[in-house]
Amino acid sequence: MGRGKIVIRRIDNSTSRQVTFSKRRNGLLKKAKELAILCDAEVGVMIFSSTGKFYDFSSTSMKSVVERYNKTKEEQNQLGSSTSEVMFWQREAAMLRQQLLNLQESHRQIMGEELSGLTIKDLQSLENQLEVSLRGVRTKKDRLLMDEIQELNRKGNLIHQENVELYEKVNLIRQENMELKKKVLTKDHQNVENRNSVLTNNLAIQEDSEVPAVSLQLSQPQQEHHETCSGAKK
Amino acid sequence: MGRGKIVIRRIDNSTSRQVTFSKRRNGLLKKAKELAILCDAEVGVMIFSSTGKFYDFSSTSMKSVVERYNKTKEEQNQLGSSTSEVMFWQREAAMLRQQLLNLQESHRQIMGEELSGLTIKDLQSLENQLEVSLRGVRTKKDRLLMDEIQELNRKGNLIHQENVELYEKVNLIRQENMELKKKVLTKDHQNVENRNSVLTNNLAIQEDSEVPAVSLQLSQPQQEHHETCSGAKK
DNA sequence: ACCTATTGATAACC
DNA sequence: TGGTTATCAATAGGT
Repeated sequence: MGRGKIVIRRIDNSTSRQVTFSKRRNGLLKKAKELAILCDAEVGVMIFSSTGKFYDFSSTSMKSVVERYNKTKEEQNQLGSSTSEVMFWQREAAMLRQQLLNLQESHRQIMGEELSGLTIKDLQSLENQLEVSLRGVRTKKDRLLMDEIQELNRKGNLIHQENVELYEKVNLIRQENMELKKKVLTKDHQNVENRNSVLTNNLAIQEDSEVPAVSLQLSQPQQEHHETCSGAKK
Repeated sequence: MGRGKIVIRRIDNSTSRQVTFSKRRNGLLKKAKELAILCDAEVGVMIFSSTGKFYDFSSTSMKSVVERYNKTKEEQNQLGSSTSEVMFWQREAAMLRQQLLNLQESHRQIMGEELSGLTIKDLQSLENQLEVSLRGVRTKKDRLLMDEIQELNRKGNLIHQENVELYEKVNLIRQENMELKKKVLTKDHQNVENRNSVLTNNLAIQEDSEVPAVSLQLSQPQQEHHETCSGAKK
């Protein structure tokens, strides 16, 4: 697969040998990866270049591959003569691996991925299961949403209550202020008749215009804070 | 590189996965061999199929490759871990158990069983996944049902055709019979003029009344037989 | 490292 | 599993 055909024989020219090595090495590793993914296989590739550099690929971990390789070689030699503890763990691992494979298969089916081997009856019960699950999930989700709405309402009411109280407090303070202002004016009038207090005037204007704004600003940040809480639960 | 492009993703259909495995495995081993020869490299390839079968290639010997690999790894970290075999299997079992637990949890969630720890967002994506799965399963089921209906129609038509032919045959035989009857009557008349043959008369009556019934009885049991077959496929 | 003509690998089908 | 063929992917040779 190139500009010309080549015979499979050691490439004499060292430069082109190195170039070919680099290209084909990548090709081999890519193919190994593809094989592992496409066919769900455990693959390990180890390559030492003629200059001694090392390259490898493994679908799981090279350690796991090598150990598995050693195990198959062992099995060929000593047919189940190893110590009982090793045997125990080997059996344990084999059992777990089998369980894992079983679960993975049914998981894939539930995810609607691998339905090729199923009959109509299988598909029907799968469909029923999915419907049950879907109902369960939707019920749970709806309940959570309702809870959240209720909680928001509760907090909203609390904040509203707080607002009302604050508004009353503001009214009280404003009245107090106005009385104080009157007294000050009276005093000013008495003591320094030709001067109006600029400071007192400004304060009074500020209070009048800010009272409604305060109640809005108090309720808004509270809601935002609550939403952040629910977001953080993720 | 085939009749169509494919994405590198686990092949769902187990048969084509196995076929692809077989072909690509050979391809990989061939390429490994070529790389070793062309570029004078030491190459080792180990492949475990998803069913656990083992395939390998090594330019020298796998033992040599693994030892060289171990040497390079030792050089990288003098931490000659994994002293005992038992340790390895214990770790293997622990890893598998963890994988199993993870999968079991997500499986339970998908089955709508254990939704307590989930947020609204989690539930939403679970719901979406279930909807996708459900659609997939239903599509597959519908396709199977349609196929079965088509097959039933095909067989029905065949049987109908057979019935028509049988009916024609019955007509032919009936005509033949009637002619024979006539001849017999003529002979009877010639030889024993004063006796009517009761037997021949009965036969003629039976044939006349049964011809339509035969065609009905033939078509009904055939269809039932087919349904029994398809039922056994499940 | 990048570019293509060409070969090689392989997906789909029997 | 093995064979065929249309296509796609890898790569040999060149810049």
